Amino acid sequence: MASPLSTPQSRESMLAAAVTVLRRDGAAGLRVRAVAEQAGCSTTGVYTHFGSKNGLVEALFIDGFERFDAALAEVSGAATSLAHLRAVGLQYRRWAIGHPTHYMVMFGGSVPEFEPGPDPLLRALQSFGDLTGWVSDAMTSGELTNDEPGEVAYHLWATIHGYVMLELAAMHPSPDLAAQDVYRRGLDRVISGLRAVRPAR
Amino acid sequence: MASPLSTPQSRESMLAAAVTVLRRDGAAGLRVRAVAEQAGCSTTGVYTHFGSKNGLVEALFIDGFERFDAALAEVSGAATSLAHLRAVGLQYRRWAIGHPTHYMVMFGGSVPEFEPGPDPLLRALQSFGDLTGWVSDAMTSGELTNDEPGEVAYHLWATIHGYVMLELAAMHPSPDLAAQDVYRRGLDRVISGLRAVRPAR
DNA sequence: ATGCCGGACGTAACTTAGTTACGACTGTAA
DNA sequence: TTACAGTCGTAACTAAGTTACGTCCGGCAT
Repeated sequence: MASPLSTPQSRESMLAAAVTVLRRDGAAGLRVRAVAEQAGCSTTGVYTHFGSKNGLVEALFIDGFERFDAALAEVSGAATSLAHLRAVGLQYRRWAIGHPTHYMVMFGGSVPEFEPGPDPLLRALQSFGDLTGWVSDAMTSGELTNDEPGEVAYHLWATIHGYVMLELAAMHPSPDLAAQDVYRRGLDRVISGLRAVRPAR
Repeated sequence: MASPLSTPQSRESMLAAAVTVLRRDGAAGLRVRAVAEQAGCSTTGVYTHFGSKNGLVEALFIDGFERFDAALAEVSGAATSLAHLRAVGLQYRRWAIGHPTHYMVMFGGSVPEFEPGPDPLLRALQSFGDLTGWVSDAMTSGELTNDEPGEVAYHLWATIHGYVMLELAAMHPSPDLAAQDVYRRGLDRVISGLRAVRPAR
């Protein structure tokens, strides 16, 4: 042919195309053909770089955690460790609600047949490690009750994640307008619960 | 033909077949053809009763909440309202972990393109209403801090749901064996946080 | 310089799975 | 008895993940 078949597609540009499609059409619209078209190549191009749709989703999974970490790392300027933790909690929801399709790929099993392999899962838990550090700081400063930081961080994560997932599943008893306020108060509840001295059971 | 084409399939028996397939093959294996084969009819049988795969999943969604409610309603014999609430929390996880595929259909968006309509969502929130009642009881008895019961119930639900979803997503930093213990302590944490008097912010 | 080789890519086809057009059968009611 | 409504099967249509196969390109040894 006269013209080159196409410009060589880097893995990154193809991943960017996948992100575009995911944002535009959601997890259900994330088709190999759509990604290929967005990237300006044919379907086999996707397969040479990612092996399968699963590989593509795995790349989106990891990419999501990197963007997510970056968003949480943007939080700064809080006066205390606890205030920082609270600000991170607010930023968490902001990112998740702002990127619902990406969040659901990361946490929700929204792509059929997709299950992250061990490496992507480790990447996910790495984000959790940052949270543990911030919890640890708040314990050191005496703002949170001394306890096993990993388990307390997991408790915080689970609570926040639960709020976000219920909201993304549209399971909200009150009007949507109030979701942010309900979340804010929930964040206060879980944090203050960790400040109080827990009864000996 | 000599024999009748097939025995008439009731909607219920077909739903039961769908539950069997969902349990056996997971959400990804929930194919109209598989359900039809399990029910002993052809694919069109599914369509006459459910209209579409979406209708079938919607039926599974509602069916899940009914089973789920029944499981929670089995909890009894607790000495106090708070003990009952805690027992319900344990039963919640037991059911979810015991029926992960069904739970994910109800909450996780595990079936592509499926979004519950208004009616199924109302059915889901009905389960939430029971929880609100139990929380209310524990406030009346003075075991939980007086507060808006709906919002406190939502907080409990979100926390529990978050733990369960993280576990179902295999996002657990510690070995699986400990998941139940971590959950138990998490339940203690959230409940005791609701017992303590929260600082005025 | 020339020919070989591996990676990247496109075309076209294969396969699976949701869906539907069409016709046949059953039981009920007028 | 006949018309009708509901149920069901056969076979086909369509969308989407995947792959067989051939081509092109750039680097490298001879």
